[in-house]
Amino acid sequence: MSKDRKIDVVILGLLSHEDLTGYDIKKRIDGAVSFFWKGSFGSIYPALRAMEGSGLISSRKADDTGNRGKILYHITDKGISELKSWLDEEQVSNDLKYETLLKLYFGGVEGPEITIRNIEIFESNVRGDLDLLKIYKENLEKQLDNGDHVYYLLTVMFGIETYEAYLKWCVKAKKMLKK
Amino acid sequence: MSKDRKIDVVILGLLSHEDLTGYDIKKRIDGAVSFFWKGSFGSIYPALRAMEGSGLISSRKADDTGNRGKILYHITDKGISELKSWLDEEQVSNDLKYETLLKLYFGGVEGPEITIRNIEIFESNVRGDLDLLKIYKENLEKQLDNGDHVYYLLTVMFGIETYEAYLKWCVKAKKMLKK
DNA sequence: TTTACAATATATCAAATTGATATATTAGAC
DNA sequence: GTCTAATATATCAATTTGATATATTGTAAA
Repeated sequence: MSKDRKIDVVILGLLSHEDLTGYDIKKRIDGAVSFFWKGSFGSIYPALRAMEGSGLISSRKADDTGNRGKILYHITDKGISELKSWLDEEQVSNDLKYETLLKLYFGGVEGPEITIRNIEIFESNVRGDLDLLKIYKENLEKQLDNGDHVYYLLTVMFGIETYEAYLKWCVKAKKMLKK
Repeated sequence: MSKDRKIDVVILGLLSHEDLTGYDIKKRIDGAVSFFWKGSFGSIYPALRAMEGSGLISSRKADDTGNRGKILYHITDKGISELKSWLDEEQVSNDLKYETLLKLYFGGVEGPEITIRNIEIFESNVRGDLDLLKIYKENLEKQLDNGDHVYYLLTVMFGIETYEAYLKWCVKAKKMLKK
């Protein structure tokens, strides 16, 4: 049982590239990763302590620091195998909660005007995110010599493909509701 | 402070169409709704009690029942206004967690073979879901006289559009990883 | 007819997660 | 030299999940 804590593999994955503090991990998750995963301090810090306890990661005080209690985490061999065995598992759960679609599904309670407005809010958010994704894509394509960047690029391409599908749907949906 | 409990609006939305038991609500969520929202008994039953306490819904014992403790819930006027004010709110949070993309992002730890296999697992799941969505779509199009069905249809069309984008991406992604 | 199984129905719990808040340090701007 | 934003760790109540427990009801087969 127990391997319910998904944040563990996010942390292990990030630490497999470089040593990081809890704060660094949060920043990484809030960056490009945020398009397909999220995580809060309230889950990160307890997970770091637990994983150090079970030997998946180790910690040291950052030496560039004065009085600050900055703690750098490092993945252990045990952590690497844990990460690999998660990658090898066939079972995945993609957990999607679209509040936008929930509002759409119950749109009949208010009627088409409010629903159209809600679609337009979604559309405008998607446009903004899509611009961001395209910038990420350009930057990644410039430095494909780094072996990991193909994988990063593929997640960005996934985002672009789906966000463009969202926009196509927005046009159709508004059209349907207007007649 | 409160109103963090998103399950409330799901329940209110479902009850705005018909009276339901907690078990019925779970079944509805596990049906067509599951493509964009999820909910467990552990959140539904406590929410029902809380919302009855705050007057958003009322309950009665089902009269078709013998000894069984079947409880039917009904939305109140207060519940309807609560639902409408949520629909009116501009703020939405679409919370997407794709374990598939997480595995992809960290794919460099294992290499292209495992990653391609993981994409293929995703692809096959998506194909299955897409078939289901297309059946939903056909059924809904046959009975568009029901005013709510346009909204249901739009969520299904959203699913179809995005799932087809997923499949397009799968092809591209596998091609990129194979060379 | 009865027996057995699947579906119906409510309820609860530990563990995970969120989102907010608290506290303190440090780097850089002005 | 002072002030502010960013860095950094930590904790908490509330929410949610996923699992499990318990009991009833409908129905298919024996």
